[in-house]
This record gives sequence, structure tokens and C-alpha cells, in this order.
Amino acid sequence: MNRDSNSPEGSVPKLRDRIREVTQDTILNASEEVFAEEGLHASKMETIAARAGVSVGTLYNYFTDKGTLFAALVESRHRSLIAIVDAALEGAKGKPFRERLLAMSRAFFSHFDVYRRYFVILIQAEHRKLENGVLKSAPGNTMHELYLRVSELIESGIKEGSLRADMSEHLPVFLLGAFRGVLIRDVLYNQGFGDFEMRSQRLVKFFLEGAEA
Amino acid sequence: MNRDSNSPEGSVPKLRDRIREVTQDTILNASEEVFAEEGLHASKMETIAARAGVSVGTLYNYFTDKGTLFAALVESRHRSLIAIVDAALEGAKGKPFRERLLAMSRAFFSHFDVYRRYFVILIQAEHRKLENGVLKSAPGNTMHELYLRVSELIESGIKEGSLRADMSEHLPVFLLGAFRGVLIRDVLYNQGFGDFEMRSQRLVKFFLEGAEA
Amino acid sequence: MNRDSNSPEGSVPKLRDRIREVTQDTILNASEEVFAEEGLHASKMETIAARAGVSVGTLYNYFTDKGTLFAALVESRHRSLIAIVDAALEGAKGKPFRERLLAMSRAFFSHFDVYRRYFVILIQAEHRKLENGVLKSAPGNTMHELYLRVSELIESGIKEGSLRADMSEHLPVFLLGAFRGVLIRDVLYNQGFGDFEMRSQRLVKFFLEGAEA
Amino acid sequence: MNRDSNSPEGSVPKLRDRIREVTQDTILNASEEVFAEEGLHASKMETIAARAGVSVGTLYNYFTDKGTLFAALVESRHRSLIAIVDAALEGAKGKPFRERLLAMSRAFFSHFDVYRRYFVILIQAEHRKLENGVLKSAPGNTMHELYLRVSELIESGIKEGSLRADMSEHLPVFLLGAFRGVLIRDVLYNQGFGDFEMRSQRLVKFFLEGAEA
DNA sequence: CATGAATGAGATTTCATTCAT
DNA sequence: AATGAATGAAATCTCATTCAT
Repeated sequence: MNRDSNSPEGSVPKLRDRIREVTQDTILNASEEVFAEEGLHASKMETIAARAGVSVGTLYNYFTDKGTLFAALVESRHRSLIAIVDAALEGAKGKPFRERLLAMSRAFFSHFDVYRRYFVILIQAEHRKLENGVLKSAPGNTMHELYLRVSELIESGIKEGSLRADMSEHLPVFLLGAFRGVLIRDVLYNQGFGDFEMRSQRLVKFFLEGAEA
Repeated sequence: MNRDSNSPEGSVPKLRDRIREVTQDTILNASEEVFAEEGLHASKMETIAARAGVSVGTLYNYFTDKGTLFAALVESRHRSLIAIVDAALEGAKGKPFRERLLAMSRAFFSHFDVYRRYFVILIQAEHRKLENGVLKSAPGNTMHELYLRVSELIESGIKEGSLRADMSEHLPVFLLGAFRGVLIRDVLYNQGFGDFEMRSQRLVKFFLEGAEA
Repeated sequence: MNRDSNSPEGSVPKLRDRIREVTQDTILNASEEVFAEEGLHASKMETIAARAGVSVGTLYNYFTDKGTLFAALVESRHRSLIAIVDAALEGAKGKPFRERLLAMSRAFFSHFDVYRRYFVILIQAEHRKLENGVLKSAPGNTMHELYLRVSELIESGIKEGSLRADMSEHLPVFLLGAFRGVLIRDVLYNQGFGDFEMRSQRLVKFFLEGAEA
Repeated sequence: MNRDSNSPEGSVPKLRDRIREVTQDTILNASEEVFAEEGLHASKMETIAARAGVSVGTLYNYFTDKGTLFAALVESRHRSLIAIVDAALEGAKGKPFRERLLAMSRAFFSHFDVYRRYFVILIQAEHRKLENGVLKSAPGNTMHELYLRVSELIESGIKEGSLRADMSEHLPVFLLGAFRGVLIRDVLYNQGFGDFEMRSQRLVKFFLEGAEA
């Protein structure tokens, strides 16, 4: 049962894998910071390496090139963000529309601390170039995926009679716009609006009842 | 002794000035297209020159460097966009809140064809770098100026009792978010929503009355 | 005798020629200033034009290119400077060596105000490139022509027994070096040494008698 | 436990450092050659890189820009040249004036092979621009530092009664001029005057006793 | 002729990527 | 694997020269 002599092939790789994973995460996090701060094109590989505490060479050991690193970052953030929203919607399935809307709002706002930087990357339009090129899961797609879910939610709200039917096309745009407005205010102007629960309540109330006195 | 026909010395400078102005405008328009398509950093001076139908050298005869060209473009668009909004608000002064809101919406949507590209530039976050640097009237400021006007409008709506007072802080964010949502949908996904009058009506109705059936 | 119809060819050209000459001189003077201040390569045609109060186009109406302008300037200053020295030597011909040396010193120092800028151009080594290229009368040649005259003067001084014969090779170098030293001190460090007569006396005394107490 | 053989971790950085130093020296030497041949402005980074046997990029890895490279070169040569002169003066301290003067002359002439190119750079006036800008130890300063040492030497010679007191202001200028004359003759016209010992002897003799028969 | 805007070849500078250690 | 210096293609910027007015 001597590990050193009997099972090096089994355990060493596991450690290595864990180290690889940690390093890769470190790099992704560093790149997220830098991409958010400078934009894709203005971000230098050297800056990202420095931020991650590794050398440029190491960056290239993990990602073939800058575009791939960016793609991997986007892919990773996209996946987990969509997963969170989908989980929230799944959890509220069957409940009344107001509840379902509230669940989505909470999903948005409660995880925003983690996705703040990704959101900054999202609202940069640069990536559109890459969409037609290298990237498979382009950043803009995150916004579109969210749009699809918001649309579906609203569609169901209309169907069950909770929402007016006369502006079905515009409502998702207005709702997503309101979400985005809060986030942008938060991100670009460092101006939050209390805790995420209050944000969620306010947004739902506004969306359903409007601003009129 | 008719000046118009007999004093070329007086008009020649005027002609040169006019040509200079035309060239400058041509360059600004070309740069707007390219910056909107590629982003600040990815845009090449050569591309802009080609788009404008001039040589790179000419670009530098008019603008010290790339940053200055970008700054000049932003400055110019910022000015005229804000002027349009202000004129609309001025024209609706004294009218009931709903009218004033409608006026602002129309100002936004009716000129959007002209400002489409500028808007794409605006929603790129790259410029934040420049805000802390060279630019006085940075792109982001346009959005902030609009925010200020929207805030003021809503503040007055609350004062005159047209709007609920319990979410004064959030309403400008929601409203501007809704505007932005429509524009982004239009710009990034080439998906318009009928004419600008309908957009204006819908947005005002939604904002005041909400989406509830 | 109507000038306008009978002798335009005879008189107008003269006036034109005078204007041409004035303009050319203005350009040469401006270029001398700029070349002295910035060096050949760092001097921009635009700067020279501005200094001369003309447009760049005019520069090219008078001189085919930058090299030619530089060559013309050097040629012109070279000619007149050598002429002055030669006149001084001619005027002192037959007089004793000390007188002849004094005459040359005076020639140097008394006209230095006019040739100050040319001297700055001379001590730049850049021109060596051009010597092997475009320029016929390269700047360095001025220094060499002066060297030849100083050599000849000293040779004659040795022949008539006024100077020691044991360092004939070095004496011209030392003497020209002393001249140059005074001029450089003057030009680069703005530090003159009294009037030109005193300079001449001191230099002659030093050269003949040395510095020993 | 012999460090030299058993601690590669300690020596690897040293190796890299040594390589860096060698490369930097190579670049400085190449730039010295090129700057001397072409002048600051006419020298191309590409030429310097080729001469050093590296790529342009490497130049920029070591020096921020062309101006900085030039400044570093001048700084380096300035330091070592002044150090040599100071060492010579220090070594002759306390000896009679003629000995001290001879020591300085030897310092000048014996190391001239190494500083030939730097001297050519020095006598170019281009650098004056940089003096008012970036450079701390501008090229001209080398000449000025030498002037200060020559002045001090002569001052002491006057004090101890070895030199005439009636032209104290001019003597440093004449002496430095004589040095410069020999060097320029050597550099620009490829015309040496025997070995450095003879040059030194001749110059001292001339300076003290003059040229009169 | 004078003008000065336009030109574009050529220089400087940047930075993603490679690779020897 | 990690490192970071070297590379050079590609971008920015400069400025001598041209030419339509």
C-alpha cells in the first residue's frame, strides 16, 4: 500500500490536474479583470499574465492564443450565468407570474457581484467582430439567451392573463432594458440601490404597475 | 463693383475653409462608421482613411492622433445629440408630464437613424480609459447627461403628482434602461419595432401604466 | 516711351529679379536659423517656411529640395567667410608674421556675429553624409579651407624664422583649435570674452608666447 | 555543498542577468557606431538593431524609445570618460603643474581610440535639443565637465605661479580648444599625429612656451 | 508665382507569439 | 511545465514633396 511506489500513476495526475485547474481559474479571473478594465483589444497578454502572477509563456501553455483565452472566459461565464437563471426559473415553475418574475429578478441581482466584470465585458460591442470569426459562444449571445428567457417568461405571463397582450413584442425589451439599466448604473457609476431583494421588489412592482401615481 | 463677382480675394479663403470643413466632416463620418464597426482599438487609421477617401497623412493634418480623432468625433456627436434632446424638452415645457415624456421619447427615437452608429460607440465601454485621461466630454458622459435629463423630468413628474413618489431613485434608471433596450435591440440585432411614433407611444404607456393586464 | 507697352521686358525683369533675390535671401536666413537650432535632419521644411514668412511651396520654387537648400546655404556662407579671411590675409601681405596672424584673428572674430549660426551648423558632423552624396561644397570644407590658410600662414612664419620649426605639423591644429575653442564657448555657452580686438590680441599673445609665467 | 556546483537556483538568475548585460552593451555599442556615423535623427532603429545583431523589438525591450537609447549611451560614455580624467588628475595631485597638465593630456589622448565615436557624437550639436528636454547628462555636458576640470587645473597653475595670471579667463578655452583641435583632426580627417605620448608632450610644450621661435 | 492641403513612403513603436533555458 | 527575452508583422505617426487653385 506504499503510495510512492505503488500508485504514482493514479494519484500524481490528480494533483497535477488540480494544480492545472487552479492555474487555469487564476488566469481566467485575471483575464476577466483586465478585459473588463481595458477591453479586448487594449488588453495585453503581459498585463493579464502579471495580474495572474504567471509568465506570458504560461498563458500560452493553457490557451493557444488571446482569442481562445477570451473565448474560454466568455464560455465559462456564459455557462454559469445561464445555469443560475435557468435554475431560478425551474424552481419557480408552476407559480404565478409575479412569483416567477421575482425569481428571475433575484437570480439576476443576487449574483451580480460575481458577474459584475463579465457584464462590463458584455456591454462592450467589440466582440461582434469575433462572433463572425473565432468565437463560438460569443458574449453577445449571453444577452440574447437572457432575452429568450425573458421573452418566454413574458409570453407565459400573457398566456395566463397576467400581462397585457397589446405590447407583447416590446415588453421583453423594456424588461431586459430595466435590468440592464440597474446593472449599468451599478457597474459604470458605482451606484448601487440597496440590497438585491429591494431591487427585485421594486423592479417587479414597476414592471407590473408602472410609474403613474 | 459687385463684390460677389469682383472680389475673389475675399471668397477664396472662404472656399478653402469650406473645403476644410467638408473634409473634416467626411473624416468624422468615416471614423464614426469604422469606430462603430470595430471599436476604438481595433480601428486602423488606414481603414478610416480609406473609408473617407483620403490618405492617412490627411487624417493627421486634421487630427493630431487617433485619440484626438476619437475625442473630436465623440465631442461632436455628444453636442448635437444633447442639443436635440434639450430642444425637445424646452418645446414641451409647461405641458403635462405625459406630454413631456412623449416629447423626450420622440426626440430619442426620431433621430436615432442619425445616431445609430454613435450609440454603438457609446455602449462600448472602452472609452472609460480615456475618460480618466484625455477626453473632456467622454462618450460615457453622453449617457450620463441623458440620465440627468431623464432624472429631472421624472423629478418634476413626481412633484406635480403625476408619478408615484416611492421609487424616485429607480424610475430614471428603469426609464433610461427601457430606452436603451429598444436602441440596443435595434442596433445590435437589426430588429426595429415599427416607426418611431409607435415606439414613443408604447414606451410612454408602459412606463406610466405598467405591463399588468 | 510708354513703359507698359514698349519696355516691359527690360524693366519688369529687373524688379522681379530683385524680388527674387530678396525672397531667396530671406529663405536662406530662415533656413540658417532653423538648421543651426535643430540640425539638418530635425529641421522641417514647414518650420523654415514659417520662419521665412512664406509657404512651403515657395521654398520649392526657389530650391529643388531640402538638400539643395542646405547646400545653397552652406555654399553662400562658405564663399563669403573665405572671402573675408582671404581679404584680410591679402591686406597684411608683406607685413611681419605677428601682424599677419593678428589680421587673421581680427577677420575671424570681427565677423563672428554674422557667422555665429553658420558656425553652429559647421560643428555639426551630420554633413559628412552629404559630402559623399549631394553636396559639392560641404560644410566641413569651410573648416578645411580655413585649416589650409592657417597652415600656410604658419608655414610662412616658420620660414621667416618667427615660429619654432619643431612642431610645424601641430601648430595649425593648435591655432585653429584655439580659434574654435573661443567660438564654441561663445556659441554654445553664450559666453563671450570682451570685444573682438581684445580676443585677437590675447590669442596672438598666447599663441606666440605660451601660458607660462 | 559547494555553491558553485550545487546551487543552480542561485546562478540561473545570474546567467540571465549576465546575458541581459551583454545584450545591453552590444546594443549600446551598435548605437554608438550608428549615431556617430549618421547623427541622432538620421539613425534608424532598424540600422542599430541590425548592427547589434538583434531585432528592433529587442531594442525596445531594453530602451523605451530612441531618445532613451541615445540618453543611455551618452550617460554611459560620459561617466566612464569623466572617471578616466578624474583618475588621472587624482594620480597627479601634488605634483608640479607641468606634470599635472601632462597627466591630463595623456588621459585624453591615450583613451581616445575608445572614445573616438563618442567624441564624434559630442561634436554634433543636435543634442542641444534634448538638453532642454529629457537628458540629464546631455552630451554637451561632457564637454562642459571637461572644461571645468581644465579650468580648475589652470587656476591651480596660476596660483602656484606656474602660469601667467593676465589671461586666466582665456587659457582654459585655448587649452581645451587645442585638445579638441587634435581630436577633430584625427576623427574627421583621419589624420593622427604620432603616438599619444608625443601628442601629449607637444601640446604641453606648446601650451606653456608658445610657438614663437 | 504663392499657397497650403493632400499624398504616401518611410520611420517609430507595439505586442502577440515563439522558444531556448 | 514555467519562464521571460527575442522576434517581426502590423500598427501609428512624420514629413519631404507635389499640385490644384
